[in-house]
Amino acid sequence: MTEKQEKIVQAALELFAQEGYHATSTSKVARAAGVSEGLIFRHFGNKEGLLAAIIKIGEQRLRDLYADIVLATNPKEVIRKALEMPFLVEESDYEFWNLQFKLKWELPGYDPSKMEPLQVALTNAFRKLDYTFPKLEAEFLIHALDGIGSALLKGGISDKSTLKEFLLDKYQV
Amino acid sequence: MTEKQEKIVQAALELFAQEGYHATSTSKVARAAGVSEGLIFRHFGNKEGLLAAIIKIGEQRLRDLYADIVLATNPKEVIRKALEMPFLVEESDYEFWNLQFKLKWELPGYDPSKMEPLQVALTNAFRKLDYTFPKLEAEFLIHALDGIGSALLKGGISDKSTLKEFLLDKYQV
Amino acid sequence: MTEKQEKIVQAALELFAQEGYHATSTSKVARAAGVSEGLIFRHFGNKEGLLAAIIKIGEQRLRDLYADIVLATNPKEVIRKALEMPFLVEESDYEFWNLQFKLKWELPGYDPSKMEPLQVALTNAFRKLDYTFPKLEAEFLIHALDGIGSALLKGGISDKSTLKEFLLDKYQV
Amino acid sequence: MTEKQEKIVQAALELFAQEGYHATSTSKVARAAGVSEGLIFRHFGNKEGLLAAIIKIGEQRLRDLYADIVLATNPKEVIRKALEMPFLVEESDYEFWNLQFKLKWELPGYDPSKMEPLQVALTNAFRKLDYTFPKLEAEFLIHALDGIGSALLKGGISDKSTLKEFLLDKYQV
DNA sequence: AATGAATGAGGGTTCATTCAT
DNA sequence: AATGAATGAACCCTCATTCAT
Repeated sequence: MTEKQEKIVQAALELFAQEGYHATSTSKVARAAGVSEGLIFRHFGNKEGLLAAIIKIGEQRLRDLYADIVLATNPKEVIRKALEMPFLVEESDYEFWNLQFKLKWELPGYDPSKMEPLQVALTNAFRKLDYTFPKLEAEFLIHALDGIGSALLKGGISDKSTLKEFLLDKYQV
Repeated sequence: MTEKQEKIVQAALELFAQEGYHATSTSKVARAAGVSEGLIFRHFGNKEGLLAAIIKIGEQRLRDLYADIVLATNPKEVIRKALEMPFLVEESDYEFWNLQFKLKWELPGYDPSKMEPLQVALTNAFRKLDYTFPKLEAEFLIHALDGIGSALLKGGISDKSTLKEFLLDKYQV
Repeated sequence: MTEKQEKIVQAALELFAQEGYHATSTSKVARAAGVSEGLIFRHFGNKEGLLAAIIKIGEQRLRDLYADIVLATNPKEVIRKALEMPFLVEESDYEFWNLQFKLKWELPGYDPSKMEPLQVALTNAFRKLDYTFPKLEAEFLIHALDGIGSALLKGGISDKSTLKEFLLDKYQV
Repeated sequence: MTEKQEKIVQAALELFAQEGYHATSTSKVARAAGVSEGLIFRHFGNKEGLLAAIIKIGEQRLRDLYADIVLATNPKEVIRKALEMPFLVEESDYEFWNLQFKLKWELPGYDPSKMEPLQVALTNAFRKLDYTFPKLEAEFLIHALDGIGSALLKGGISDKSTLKEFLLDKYQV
């Protein structure tokens, strides 16, 4: 990626996150990136291509977040890390993740089981800890984490650390 | 609301739900409603006014859903009803709720503590049942339900009834 | 056709004729027609639709020109009228016919045997006059008329009436 | 002309012939020629310069076609060769000539009496053969040949050799 | 000579909105 | 209340052209 390509992606990321994909015009992206509008199309083909590039980045970042969890050996550690995940995201990254959640609703056919590796890891962890329904426990937890992440980004959680501690305690990890 | 007004709202509801607010043009709404485009503006002022009307309906429907929960006296019943709520939504209504979730992300400054009555009711229920941190339990559960509702709408939950039974069992209600 | 629709078609006709279809922008058409650019698309769908409307007019005008020839009973009259046809076109209509010739080359798959009724009429006329190869005579004449029309429009014929008299004399009609 | 220059001209020739000058972008030409877009401008200045180069080639080719006719001594031979000319063009060259006809209509102020040498030769031939109006005969024949060539390129002539024989017979050459 | 990133103007088209009827 | 013609701004995108390398 050249320097200008990076700038375009960065600007698009911010604008798509703030206003949504459809509500953001390519001309606004170009202006924000300090670049001619045509360049967007030279590098990404069309607006959707730019979006695709951004989504790819998002998927990579998600995989990075998971990696640490999935690779843990101790079942309690797996669960603890999963619980901590939403709280580890720095506020400077909220915009980025906000976009990912936005896109999940704005795009048709998005989010096809990206969570699966996490699902598997959590199921195994719950099984090792002799939970009666490890698969369902994992499923529930993932949904809960999704809801928490969502609320975090929308500013619906005032006391983050208290909630986190409560969760770690609740799951005894 | 006159008959044509209803038709407009209904058409907008469907289209906004399917394609998103920004991606839906007023002309498409008019066509789907079998109405002239100008009429939309006569009745709702502008496109945002039409959206506002739809949001209002959504809020009313949400209150209706809550009412049954909030008014319950038995704490276990409160929790049970809360847990059942996402699963009670009929598939024919998915489109409607899909739109509500969509809007939460598409609009700036949306979702201002609509959940509060539910939060209060759940906190009280958990307190009556002697949970150590009733407020946090309520908060967690609400986020979890949000996540479950989200997954339900996106088709990410294959076996609804099993998950529901698991939850009722988990919370012993 | 409303008044503005007429204006659009008229302006497009002139511009397409002068500069060619591809070289004429819809904005130029709109400006020349004294109309907003959007109106073109409301009425004709897209630029090609506008072209189609113009082509339709051209085909009608061509049929009108033929009608007089085809309906003649006397074979000599048929041939005479065919020969006179290119010379009957008024100079104020040159622009219109210029466009028709232009389009024949600019558009793929244009001009599919529009000349057939004329071909039939001329063949019959030559047959009645005992020409040895009436069909080939007709074919040749049509091509010649096409070439003459083309030259007429491009300004390649200085003395129209002399050429016309020569032709009438040559075919003895 | 360097090898790359040739490639550009060749690619432009094909594309201009197939889709027209205005409808062909320089980027498409570059791609088809396997050359960077910038090189076109290095060599030909601008798009019009590329066109000019192509036109020049066309004019040379036309002169070549004429040469054989004009240099003939026997008047019958002149006429015969003129009549044969359109039929001598190989189908593999149709694309090239198609472009020439296209350009005649697409460009303003094109075709300034390129036919003159042929006109002179034919006039002389008809005069030698004691035609009453040799100049008009020549003019008519040239227009007819133009029409025939046009039809040939547009695929409007099914039986070429029959038409040719008919013409040779008609002019008794 | 040759590339390919970069540009700015303009392309066709869609949009939300207004207005006369 | 209801229509549909009409608008002008903005949309995404393509264009011919330039320039540093």
